[in-house]
Amino acid sequence: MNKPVTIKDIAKKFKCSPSTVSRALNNHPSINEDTRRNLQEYAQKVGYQRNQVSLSLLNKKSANVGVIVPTINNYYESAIIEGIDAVLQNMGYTLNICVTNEQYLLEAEYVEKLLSNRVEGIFLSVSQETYDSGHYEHLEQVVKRGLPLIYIDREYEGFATGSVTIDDYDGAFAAVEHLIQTGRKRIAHLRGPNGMALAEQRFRGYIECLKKHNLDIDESLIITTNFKVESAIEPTQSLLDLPEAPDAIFGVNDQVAIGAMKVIRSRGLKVPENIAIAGFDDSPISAYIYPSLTSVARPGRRIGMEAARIFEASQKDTGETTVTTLVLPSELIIRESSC
Amino acid sequence: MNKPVTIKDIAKKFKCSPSTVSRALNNHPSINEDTRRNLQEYAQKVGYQRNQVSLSLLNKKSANVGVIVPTINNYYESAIIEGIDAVLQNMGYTLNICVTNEQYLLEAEYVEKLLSNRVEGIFLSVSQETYDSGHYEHLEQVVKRGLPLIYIDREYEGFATGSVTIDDYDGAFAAVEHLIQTGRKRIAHLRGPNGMALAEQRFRGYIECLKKHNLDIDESLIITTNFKVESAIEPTQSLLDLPEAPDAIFGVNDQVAIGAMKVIRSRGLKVPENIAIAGFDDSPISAYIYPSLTSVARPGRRIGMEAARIFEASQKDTGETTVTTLVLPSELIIRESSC
DNA sequence: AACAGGACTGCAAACGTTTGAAATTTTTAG
DNA sequence: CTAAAAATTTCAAACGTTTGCAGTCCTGTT
Repeated sequence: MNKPVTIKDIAKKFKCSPSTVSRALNNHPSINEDTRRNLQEYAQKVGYQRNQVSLSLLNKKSANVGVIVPTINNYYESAIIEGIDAVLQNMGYTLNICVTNEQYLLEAEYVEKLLSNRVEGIFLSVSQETYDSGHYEHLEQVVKRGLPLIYIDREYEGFATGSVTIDDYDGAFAAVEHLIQTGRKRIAHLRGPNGMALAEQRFRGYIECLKKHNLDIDESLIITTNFKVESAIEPTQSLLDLPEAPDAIFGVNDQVAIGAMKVIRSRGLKVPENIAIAGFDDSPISAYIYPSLTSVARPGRRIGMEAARIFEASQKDTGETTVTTLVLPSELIIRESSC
Repeated sequence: MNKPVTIKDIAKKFKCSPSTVSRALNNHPSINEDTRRNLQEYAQKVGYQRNQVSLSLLNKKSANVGVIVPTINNYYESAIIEGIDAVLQNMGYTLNICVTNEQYLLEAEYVEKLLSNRVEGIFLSVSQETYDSGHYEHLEQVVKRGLPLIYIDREYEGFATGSVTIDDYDGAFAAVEHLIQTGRKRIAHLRGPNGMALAEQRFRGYIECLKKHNLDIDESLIITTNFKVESAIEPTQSLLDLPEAPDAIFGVNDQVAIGAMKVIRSRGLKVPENIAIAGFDDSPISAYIYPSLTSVARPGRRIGMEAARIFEASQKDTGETTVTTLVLPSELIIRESSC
């Protein structure tokens, strides 16, 4: 209920002008020592708090940045956010978080809202539906405003000030190559949804690695899942029912790999003796399940930090618009499930 | 670089006053049909975007709420945030996320910043250091401003408009009772840091349950950890080295329980045959590790949603300041590690 | 005594929008 | 054709802060 104290209130109390109060509180040199002390003490006493909103209006700077992600309740995404925060927090920026749930409409709405809030930059992980829809006008707007638009993890080739991703292709390639090097010959892939960039790249990594090692590509060993544990159950069962079952499974992520592992073990088969497993994400789970899961690690926190640094840089060099594209290496973490 | 188009710009172009433009864009009834259509079309064409900052200044409403949490990169916390977002997003609010890393100083700073940003409410999970320091002036400020302050998960008895927590005592009690009912008699507790509310309550639940069932409280079976997997390693080893080892271990959270499980298995002992294990959090891990982990589930998403609803309610009834305190039930999920 | 200079303070405009009241234009009725 | 009514538009203030410029007052110098 208490209206916040304003500079004007203080000025009235002291029978001086708002300018004087403002300068006093900002330690402007041309203010009398006594005046300044008195005003500062009084402001302190009544709990004066500078109104950032009016300042934002005046300076056309809000000290806010937008972060738009498909989901937040997930180790990898939240690590990215934490990384962004770690860098930007001591530069005084506040993070405006928007969760799209993979919906294009929400993504577009959020961009509007953030622009309307006059954020100074937008970090975006493109939602699946946006890829599907092919609509990118909302992103074009951001760039037209001259605002930094930085893709985190899920990028789009256009409108960017920068992007920080990892090489999904490489990561998948490494995982599959590892399975081959440990002697597996019939390697199945529980892949992600069609059309999704990340899923396609991992799929490509899988395919190319098989080709490189002159292994047959058997369509019956490639089944689509939706990243969730349950979506791996049925596919894995059909894999095991094949006349010639696979001797290894590469899951598009850890959840799927874990789902596969569950089915395998429930059939009395052993991991990795009968079938080796590898996943993707190195989620905290993977080190602790039994057998522990070989997985490709994605440096979420670092992605966030690097993205924030690109933003930081974009604030400095006014003028040039350089596009910084960073592809961070993924790292294959070898554990029990593939040895 | 492109300066955003303002209402004034449009007014100049159309040789009319800003008022007219404003009303046209807001579909004010007293605007001529043609004028309105023309203005709206033009605004659309040049990509006019209402400046929310100036509106905030005018209305003293920012459509922002602050969310202050100790950490975000964690299943439970991010579920809470997701819950808040789910409710507030279609009311048009933007979440300003602040991560304190359990530091009192950051927490206080963030409160200042959010107040300065004129958020309309603050959701807070109190940081550990703040409990330790005993400083709550920053929270007092929030309430003095007449802003809703809603505790999520970690509360403090004071200054609140509301709080949504779970009953840690109850959850711990239920877990320990379950262990007792399955025949265990020497139940160890890997507890959390001293002084931390959540840790203390779980500890109390453990103690009281033992008392209720007339079991001895053996100080040597109670060891402090810091929630991390590694912090459970050494304590578990010393538990196993006791002349009379425990037949069950209740971990303050899943991480600790998993750490304990690792040590036990590495010694060739079996879970749950030799030693039963129970954790707390029902993190996504717990269902998938082997053996799967008995754990107390905390409804993170629901906490967030309920908190958001309390905020929503506080916006409606102007006047009365009722304090809504909600304690959500935790739920014991029984899995293999304790059967 | 006059004046330069320094020390301090106030004025007014600006940021972009909304809104009650006043002013203008158009329409209607007599 | 005029006056009143209706329709439409403009004025001006407000939100809280900063800042270049102008103003005031005092001190010291010649």
